[in-house]
Amino acid sequence: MELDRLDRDIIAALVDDARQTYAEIGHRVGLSASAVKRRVDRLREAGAITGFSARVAPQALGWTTEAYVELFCQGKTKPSDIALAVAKCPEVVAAATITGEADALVHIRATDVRHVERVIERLAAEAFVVRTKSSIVLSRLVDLPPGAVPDAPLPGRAEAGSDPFAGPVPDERNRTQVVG
Amino acid sequence: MELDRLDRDIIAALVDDARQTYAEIGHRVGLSASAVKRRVDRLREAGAITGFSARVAPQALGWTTEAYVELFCQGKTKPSDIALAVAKCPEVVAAATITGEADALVHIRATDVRHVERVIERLAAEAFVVRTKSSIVLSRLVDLPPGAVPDAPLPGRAEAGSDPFAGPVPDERNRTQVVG
DNA sequence: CATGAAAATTTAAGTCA
DNA sequence: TGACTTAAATTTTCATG
Repeated sequence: MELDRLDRDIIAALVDDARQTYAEIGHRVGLSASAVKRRVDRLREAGAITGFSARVAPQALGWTTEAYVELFCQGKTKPSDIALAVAKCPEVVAAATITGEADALVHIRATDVRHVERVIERLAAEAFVVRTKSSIVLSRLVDLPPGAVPDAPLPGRAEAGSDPFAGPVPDERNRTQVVG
Repeated sequence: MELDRLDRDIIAALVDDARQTYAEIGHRVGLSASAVKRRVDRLREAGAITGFSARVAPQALGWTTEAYVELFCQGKTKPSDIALAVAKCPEVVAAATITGEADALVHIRATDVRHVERVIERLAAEAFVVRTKSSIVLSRLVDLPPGAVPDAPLPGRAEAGSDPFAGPVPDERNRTQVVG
């Protein structure tokens, strides 16, 4: 599906505040309310917008602690196995298979560190999990709603102006390590 | 602030679908539309609900690649320094200081791996960053909106029934490693 | 004190040119 | 796409247990 600037602006407006009226969004992007509604309907049908959610302060609900758990799995473990396992855990808010030493990274929310420990135990109890390595979050610095991007990326655009070198500067190259 | 079951049910309903009408939510939780609105207003004022967002499929916007970047910083680096640095990067969707070897974990979204590399370079260019270690996401298994929890946790509740041992079973203990 | 039912106002949804 | 029309929702006010 092809998204023009208007679509992107509408999405940005809705990510910012999903309860704005169509008229307000229209004023912001330069369209009538009916046109905005049509585009939103189309964006939903196309799957670009998947729904609308309340943003919640996890602390207010008692989820004061979060952690990232790396899973090291047996050689023949399938991503779908991991998906099934983590989906059973209500404390898991995000999970992905990744490159590097670990096979998967799991983001969990819990009430306290004791609770974190129980969740790790539960994950480690899966047959395919060889070991786990966890980091507890000390302070959350950034937490954007998925899709909240300041400006939509146009792959061709790059950062030609601010980033004149196509490749990394050799001297700086060895300061970073991409595992995988 | 004190949240009762009704508040928690209302929040769950709004996380599930923020565009439900107050009447629908009321039917779901057993309250009138006016009562629901009052509670929602109160929850927003109290900061439990921080806003409403459209859920977006990042792929639809061209963000097809994501990665996790660990930052290893100089000894006296303050969390606020890291926060300022990552906030400058529009590709950063989440960041936190963590326990373990790395000082911070940064979650980024990009258009492709080439773009990921440029972002890592930009992060690594910060004076306080000694080195970075990155993992690229192969497949996203779980991605819940913040606050989407099946049932609100009551710290006392625990999992006494399904988890009879207060402490970890020694035999399983060494299968997990909590760093920090 | 929070609730439910009323009213008045605004918004959404659908139809037309 | 924008303007118009109808239906529905939000918002406010008020009375009740």
